[in-house]
This record gives sequence, structure tokens and C-alpha cells, in this order.
Amino acid sequence: MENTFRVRKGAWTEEEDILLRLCIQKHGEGKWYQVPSRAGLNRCRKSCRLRWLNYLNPNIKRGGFGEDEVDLMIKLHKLLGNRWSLIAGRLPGRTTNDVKNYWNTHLRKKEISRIKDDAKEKAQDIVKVNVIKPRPRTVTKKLTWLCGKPTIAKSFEPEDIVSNISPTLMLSENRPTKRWEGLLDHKEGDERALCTIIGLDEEPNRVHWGEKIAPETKMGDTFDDQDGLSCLADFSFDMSLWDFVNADQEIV
DNA sequence: AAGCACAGCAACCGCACGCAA
DNA sequence: GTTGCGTGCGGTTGCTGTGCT
Repeated sequence: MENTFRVRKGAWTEEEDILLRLCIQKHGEGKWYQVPSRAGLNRCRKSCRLRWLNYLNPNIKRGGFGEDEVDLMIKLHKLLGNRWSLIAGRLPGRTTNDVKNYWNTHLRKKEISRIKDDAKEKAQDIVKVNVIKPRPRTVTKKLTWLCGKPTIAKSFEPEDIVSNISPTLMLSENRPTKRWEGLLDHKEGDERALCTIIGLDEEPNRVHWGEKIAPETKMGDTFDDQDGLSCLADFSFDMSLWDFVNADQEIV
């Protein structure tokens, strides 16, 4: 049977853009499954969403990436890997696609050659470096640390992962590396950020906030399912995180 | 001017996740 | 516990512009 209603693919026309923009202005973002019919567009909902998020959204910053943005991107990538949405979340006005494209076209080659160079250097010149590292810990994926206390989390949003570390880390300084100072500050009463980041490398599966665990619980403790916490995915530190931190220590 | 190679970017595709029924 | 739906993410593709020969 002939399909008379095939969805359009490929580049968007100005007319389609206008229709989509009007639709979003009228009904707001979300409910993408309704957008094609509301807007009168012969496009699939995914295509509409993507067009809005990557191109039509007025919050999108156009133009090339600044030095500061690139620096932040590199550091975030070192920390987060290819989690473009998280990286983009820390770069105001930049979309996931922007970040991914920029990385793939501008930075990937540089990064690869840098890694190769590092490997060569390390092979030639093995120097003992005394690096202070916190002990690996065994905690659960569903836990985070708040004021020195393990806390079962609720409604954890990925965007919070970095923003909650410290408000001063991400935005202020003129020197880009400074943003990352304190990332692993391991102070009494300020352990939440550290653990949150650790969890990140383990695919945090939505951490939950709010329900407190017994106050005597300590770092390194594990929990069992008897409490109904169902948490016991032990994990240890990802070494890449330490590479990241070490790199910064060298710079500072 | 024409042909080619490459880079940059927009868009598509497949998959995974959360949630409700 | 299972299924279906809606949504978001990351990898990949393919078109277009630009520079070089």
C-alpha cells in the first residue's frame, strides 16, 4: 500500500522554522508528540525537538567558542567523558550538539595527540611524584554526602552534579584552572561534592535526596538491603578523575 | 574555472531511561 | 513484573562551504 503521509526529512526550511517557533511560543516546550500536529508540520516529533533545541531556541549562543569555554569544555570532558549534555549544561547557551561537534572537529585530534605525547613522555621519563590522594571509598550509588553524612538522595538532576560542587568553582575566576580548585577539597563537612562526582563516573542512576541514613554511618561503610535502601553497588574511584586532578595540580 | 579534499555543522538513528497503566 | 509511551542522549551520517591544486 502506498504511504501518502511520509514525514519529511533533511534540512529545515524557513517556513517550517516559523511554524515550529510559533507553536512553541503558543504552547511552550515539551509534549513533543503533539508538536507536529499542532504546528502543522510534516516532521517527526524527534526532528521538531532537535530543531528547537539545537537551532531555534532563543537561548542558544551563536558564534565561535571562547577560550574560556574551550578550556572549560576540555576539563569537563576529562572529568565526564562523552557526556555532552552534562558538559553543555555547564556552558551557558551552548547545546549538546554544539559541544559534541566542536569537540569532534576541533579538540579530539588535539586531545589524541596530547595523550600520545603524554604516553611517550611517561615512557621515557618515569619520575616518582608524590601525589596526595584521598582513599578510595566504598559507598553506594544511591548515596551522596551532605555535611559529612551519607544521605539517600532524591530527584537528583544531572545538571546539579557540577553546579552543586561549589558555586565559586564554575564561574568566577579569570584563570580557568581556578574553577576546578577545590573540586576534591576533602574537608570535614564538605564531602557531598566529592562523592557526587565519584558517583557520576558510575552512572549515578538518579540519586535521591533527603532520606537520612543513621548518623553513625561513616565514609567507607556499605549498606545492605535490609533497610529497604537497595543500594549496594560498591564502587571505587575512577583513575581518570585523578589524572584530571593531577593535571590541574601541575598547572597551579 | 573545474575538480577534489577536507572541515564544519545540522540532522538522523538507535538505544536507554523514567513513568504510568 | 511487564508493556507501551514519551523523552533525552550519544554516535554517526551526509550536506554544504571553503581552500587548495
